[in-house]
Amino acid sequence: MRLSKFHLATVKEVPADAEIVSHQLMLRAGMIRKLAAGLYTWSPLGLRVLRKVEAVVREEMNRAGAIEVLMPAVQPRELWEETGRWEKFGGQLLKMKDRKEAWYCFGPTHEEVVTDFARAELHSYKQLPLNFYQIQTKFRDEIRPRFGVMRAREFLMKDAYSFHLSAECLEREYWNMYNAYTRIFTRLELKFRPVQADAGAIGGSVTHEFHVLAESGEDAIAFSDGSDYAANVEKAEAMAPATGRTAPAAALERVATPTQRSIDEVSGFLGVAAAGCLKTILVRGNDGLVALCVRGDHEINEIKASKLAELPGEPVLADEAEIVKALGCKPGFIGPVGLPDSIPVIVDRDAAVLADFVCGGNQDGSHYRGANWLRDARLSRVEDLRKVVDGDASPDGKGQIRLARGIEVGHVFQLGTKYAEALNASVIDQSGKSQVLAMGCYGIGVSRIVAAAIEQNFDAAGIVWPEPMAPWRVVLCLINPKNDTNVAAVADALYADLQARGVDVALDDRGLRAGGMFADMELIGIPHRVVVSERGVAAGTFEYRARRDSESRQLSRDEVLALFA
RNA sequence: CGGGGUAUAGCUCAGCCUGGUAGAGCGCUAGCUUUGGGAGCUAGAUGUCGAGAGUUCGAAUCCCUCUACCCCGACCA
Repeated sequence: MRLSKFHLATVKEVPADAEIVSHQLMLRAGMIRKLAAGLYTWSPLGLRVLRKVEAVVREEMNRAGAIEVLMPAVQPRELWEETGRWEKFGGQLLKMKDRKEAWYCFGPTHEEVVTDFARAELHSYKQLPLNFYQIQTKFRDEIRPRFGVMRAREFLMKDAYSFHLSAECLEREYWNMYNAYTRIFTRLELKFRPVQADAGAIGGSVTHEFHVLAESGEDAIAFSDGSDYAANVEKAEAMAPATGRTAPAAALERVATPTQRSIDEVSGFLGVAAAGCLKTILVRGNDGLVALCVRGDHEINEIKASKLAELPGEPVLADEAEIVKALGCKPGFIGPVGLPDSIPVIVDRDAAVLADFVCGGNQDGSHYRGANWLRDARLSRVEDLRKVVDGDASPDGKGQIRLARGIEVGHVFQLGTKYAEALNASVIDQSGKSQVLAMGCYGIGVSRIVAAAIEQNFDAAGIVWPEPMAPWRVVLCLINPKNDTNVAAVADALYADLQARGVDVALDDRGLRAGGMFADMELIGIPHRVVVSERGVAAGTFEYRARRDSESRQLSRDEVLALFA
C-alpha cells in the first residue's frame, strides 16, 4: 500500500474521556471514530487490523473443522419467545418494530437462530457432529458502554455452535474448540490464560473463559502459583481452613459502638483485626430474609450466594426498612447473636471457625465482643460464600492463589439440550428414535481482541503490534525524495520486490518530514521500519529498525529482503 | 435507574460566575524559507455557541423544557 493513496488520520489530541490506553491510542492512531455511545466506525487503518484478527480466527476455526455460515443480525421476536428469552434477556436486548408493527431484535447472540437453522437442516445422526460458526456484528445495549471498542454496544464477534447426538461427543468438540482457541491467542501473540468460569443461569457443566492479562481488565481472575489452576474469581473455590474452630475463651460482652458501622470503623474502634470480626448481611431469600456471614476481611461472592437454595437467582440486599422491621436496628449493627429463628444463618467456611469474634449487636450503636458460634449464635449451615483472596490455598491443592486482572476475549460453553429442547431440534438416531441435539457454543470477541492487544503492547510512542495483527508488517520510509530522485526509485524497486515476495508492506510516500513520518509509524505500531534516504542510497544501505528496538542497523538490500523472507 | 457533569470552528478546549463586536492551540488553504525525530514566518478560510421556549433594549452567558454524550453508584452491615 502506498500511503499517499491511503487514508491515515493520526491526531495529536485525544478527548479527555478516553480513559484506558487502548482507547486513547486507537483514537490517536485514527483506527476508530465514535458515532454515538458504544458505536464506532472502523477507519481503513483500524479495519486492516480487525481483518487480520478475523483471518487468524477464521483459519483456526476452519482448521478445527468448523463450517462458516452467516446468519441475520436482525431476528424475529417469535423465535426468542420460543426460548423465553424475549423477556428474560433483559435490557441488553435491543428491540425494534418493522413497518408492519412486528417486533424484532438486533441479535446479541445467535443460539435461537442457529438452532432454528439446525432443526430445519438436520434430520439424521449421520449429519453429526457439526459446528457452524460466523463472524458477525452483534448488538448488546450495555448499561454503560465504555473504553472504546472494549465495551462497545455494537461489536464484532465470532460465534460458533456445535451439534451432537451425545454429551460425550459434545465434550470432545468442547476440548477441540478449547485447543483451537489456545492456538488462536497463541498465534496472535497475546499473553492469555484459559480460566474456569461460572456456568451462570444456563447451568452447564464445564465452561472456560479466555482472558488476555491486562491491568485494565474488567474481570478478576485467580490462578495458582504452583499449578495450571486458573478460574474467574466468581468461580474460584475458597477452600475450607486447615484448622478447626477453637473453644470459646472469652465471655460474650455487649459493647457500645455509637457511630461505628462498617468493619473498618468497628475494628479500628475496638482494636480488633478485621479478621476477628464477623460481617453479617441480610438478603431477600425465597422465603423471608436470610443472613449471610463472612469474616470481616472477606467479601461475599454474589455468584456463590446466588446458588444457595434459600436465595433467588439474583439475590437482592434487604433495604434499611426491612432490616429495621425484622431486627429493630439499622444496617451496620447486624449480627448472628439473637437473630429471629425465622432467619437462616448461612456462614462461610472461614467465618465458621472464628472464635471470640466481634459482630453486630442487632441494636443501634452496639456490637458484641467475644461472640462464639453455638454457645451464643445459631449457625444453620456452612458454605463457601466468599471471594478468594491472594494467598488462599489453591483448590487443586498445589500452590497459592494469586489474583490478576483479565479481559475476557473468548468463552467456550457446553449448552447441552436447553435450546434444542425449547426449539425442538432433533435428529433420528441409529435406532430410529428421535433424539434432542446436544449443543455447545463458543465465542470470541474479535473487535475486543484489537483493544486487548494494545493494552498489552504499547509504549510511550504508541502501539507496538504483534506482527500477526499489524496493519502492515513493514513500512518503507522515504526521506526527502525530492532532493534525490534515486531515493524514490530505490524505494519503489524495493517496495515492488517485497510485494512480489508476498510481504505485507507499506510505502510511506506521503512526503512528510522525517520526524512526522517516524512518529506516525510508531504511533500506528508497524513492527518493522526501513528508511530509504539519500545517504543510504549513496552507501548502498538501508536503515532498519524494529518497533520494539531502540537501535537501528544498516542493512544491505539482500539483508532487508532476507529479513522478510 | 439514581447522583453529578458536559454540549462553543474539522479536532482539543477557553469564554458563562458578573448579559453588550465569537476566542486560543492544533488541523486546513496559499506563499516564502526549511528538510533524519511531530519546522518557522506571513497571509487566509471556517461557527445554527446541542434543540426549543422564555426573561431582557440586548442572551454562548440568566430561567425552563427536551435531546445527546461523559463520569460515579450494584455489598454498607
